[in-house]
Amino acid sequence: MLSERRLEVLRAIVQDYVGTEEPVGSKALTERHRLGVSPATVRNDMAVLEEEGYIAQPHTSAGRIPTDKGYRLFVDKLAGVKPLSTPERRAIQNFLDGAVDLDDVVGRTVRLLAQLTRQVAVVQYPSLTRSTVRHVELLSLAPARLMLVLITDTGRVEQRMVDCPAPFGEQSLADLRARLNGKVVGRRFTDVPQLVQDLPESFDAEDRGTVQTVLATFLETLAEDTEERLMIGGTANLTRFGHDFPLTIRPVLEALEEQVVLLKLLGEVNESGMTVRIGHENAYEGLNSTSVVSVGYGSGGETVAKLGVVGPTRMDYPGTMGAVRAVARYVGQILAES
Amino acid sequence: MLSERRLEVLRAIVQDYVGTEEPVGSKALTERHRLGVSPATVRNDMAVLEEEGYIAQPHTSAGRIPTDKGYRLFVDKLAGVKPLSTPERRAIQNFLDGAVDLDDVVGRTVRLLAQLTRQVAVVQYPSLTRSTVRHVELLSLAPARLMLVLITDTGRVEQRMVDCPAPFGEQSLADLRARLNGKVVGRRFTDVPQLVQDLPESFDAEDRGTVQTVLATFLETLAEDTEERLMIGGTANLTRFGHDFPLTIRPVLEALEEQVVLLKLLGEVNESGMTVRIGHENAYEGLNSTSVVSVGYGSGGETVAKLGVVGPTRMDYPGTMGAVRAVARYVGQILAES
DNA sequence: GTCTGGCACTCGCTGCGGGTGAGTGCCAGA
DNA sequence: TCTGGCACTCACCCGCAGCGAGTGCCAGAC
Repeated sequence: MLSERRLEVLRAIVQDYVGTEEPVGSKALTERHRLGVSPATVRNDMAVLEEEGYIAQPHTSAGRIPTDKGYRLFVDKLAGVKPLSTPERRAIQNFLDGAVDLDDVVGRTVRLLAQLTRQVAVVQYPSLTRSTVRHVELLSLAPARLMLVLITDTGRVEQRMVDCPAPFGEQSLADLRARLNGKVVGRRFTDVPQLVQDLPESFDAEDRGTVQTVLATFLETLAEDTEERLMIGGTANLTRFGHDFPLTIRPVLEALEEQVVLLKLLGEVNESGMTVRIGHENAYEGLNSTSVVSVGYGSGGETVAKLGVVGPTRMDYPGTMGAVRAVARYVGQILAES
Repeated sequence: MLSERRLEVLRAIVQDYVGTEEPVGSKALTERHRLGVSPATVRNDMAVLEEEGYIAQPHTSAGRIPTDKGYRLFVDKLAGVKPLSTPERRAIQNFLDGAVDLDDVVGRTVRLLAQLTRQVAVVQYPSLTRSTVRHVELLSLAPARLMLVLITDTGRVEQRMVDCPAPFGEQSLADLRARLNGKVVGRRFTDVPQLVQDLPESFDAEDRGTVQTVLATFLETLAEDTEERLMIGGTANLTRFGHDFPLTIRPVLEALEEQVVLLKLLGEVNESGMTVRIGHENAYEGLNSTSVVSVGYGSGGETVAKLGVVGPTRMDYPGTMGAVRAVARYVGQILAES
């Protein structure tokens, strides 16, 4: 176990390095922080910290920089979450309150988060798995062609074409629409399959095939669309990354275009509380020199989706975590209201 | 007017510079191209080309690089559009044929274009102005709350909430739905306003307010949604930009996040044929060191939206133009089929 | 007139060498 | 256990010379 002062030294190193982007030496440390000891002592502490793997030197005679392990300790033990200032909070709320629909909420959130943290922001659309059905609409486009529109309580709308095995009358269509809605409106996606199970039986033989086709498409939409969508923003902030540019930034840009990677990234987030993945803790190789701060959001205690930011491991963790948490909270509120 | 050979020299310079990214000198030129003249002659030609502003030297004793004006001449007079190879065409078609809905078409297009050109791709969603109404659906969510769903012939679906001034019965709703659809289905957006003008008059006084509110929202949706959406991809290709990285790339990333800027960019595209904007020809300052190749696409001779790529001015114009044109053509086909 | 070969010149790039300074490790003493 | 001192390392910053690709100009050939 590291002594109190050594932890303090680590904290100072992290803070200075995050601020200056340059390896920090013992002398500079004692000058900028009131550690109450001499540079020589700090040097000894640094030697220990290096031995334990919390810091490293780029070259033999240079200052130290924190390792992933060092940041981990910093985040876990040394840093709190820095709450936002009141004006900042107010600004968030005002900005998000202006949103007109779900796309707009997500779009505003992503811009807000990117701006506050000066990093790349990733926001997941509210997941459908926890959602309930608000309405299902069926339209006849041609005698044997229907359009199915699903509307969820989170304001999302999904549509699918359905090619029917046989022509389907207006009357049957209205009938199916009414019965289907009667069964599923207000119910959770996960409960829907068993609720509609015996619906085809109550139709005439000639329509039964079509009803089954429609139901199949409907269930497929529910299932497929659990595949969540994302919005990202603030990629211009990647330019603040570091000196050795193209090499670091390229895999990050590639990762950001791979929705699958990002979803997996967010998917690993704890249900409760914030998750910080530092450097090599990220499963995806391209993100090995980045940290990801993410958190779930939702209304009324339930997590409906996640959001977060991606930035260099050398980031202001307390500030970033504060911004991420605050934004998640307000987005949850907005969703609850609408 | 420049002599034939001088044009040939310019073409050679552009081709070499695009290939090597390095200023090209007279000797290297004569070695790589069969110009039939000596380096000294080429030097004289280069002096003239420089005088006229088609090429420039970065330093006094270095090779020449094309200027924006030089690229312009190259594109206008010297370069054709390089058609894609048959396997490439087949690959495009196969890839796009797998799309299941509009989002998927646009998503695949953007990825395809980015991959083919190795540049940043921008694809605009099919515009609503040229679209026709396929169906309008009205749902009752609460006694005085409706949801309006608009479905277009391009497969787009838009929804809006409508808060009614007074409760609206199921019968009236069905009535409105039927009459509204009767009037607008198959019609162009631009024609809709006058078609529904006198609709409220045919309703009872008590419902008239609601009908007017619904129509207002409907027209608003048509108008607002002409505001087009975009999808971009291939941003990782920005890393191939050049040596002086962060400075060049940052404004480009910023521009790419500004939908407004991009829309304006594409908006300037000629109705017919391909547009190439080189360097400073781009109105937006951040894109001064990029070129934009864009073209409209659509089905049956009508342009419903635009797509293009953004890359360094030093790009392979014939190849890029070929890819952009080919992709636009196939997307048009896909849209026409569905 | 036009093209060519020759020649002197420019100037960015590379590599070498020394000086500087921040930073380190170690050690003896408080 | 902390501190001050000391020798050492090594990245970084010049300044300098040599190299070479490239240029402009000019006299002569076709």
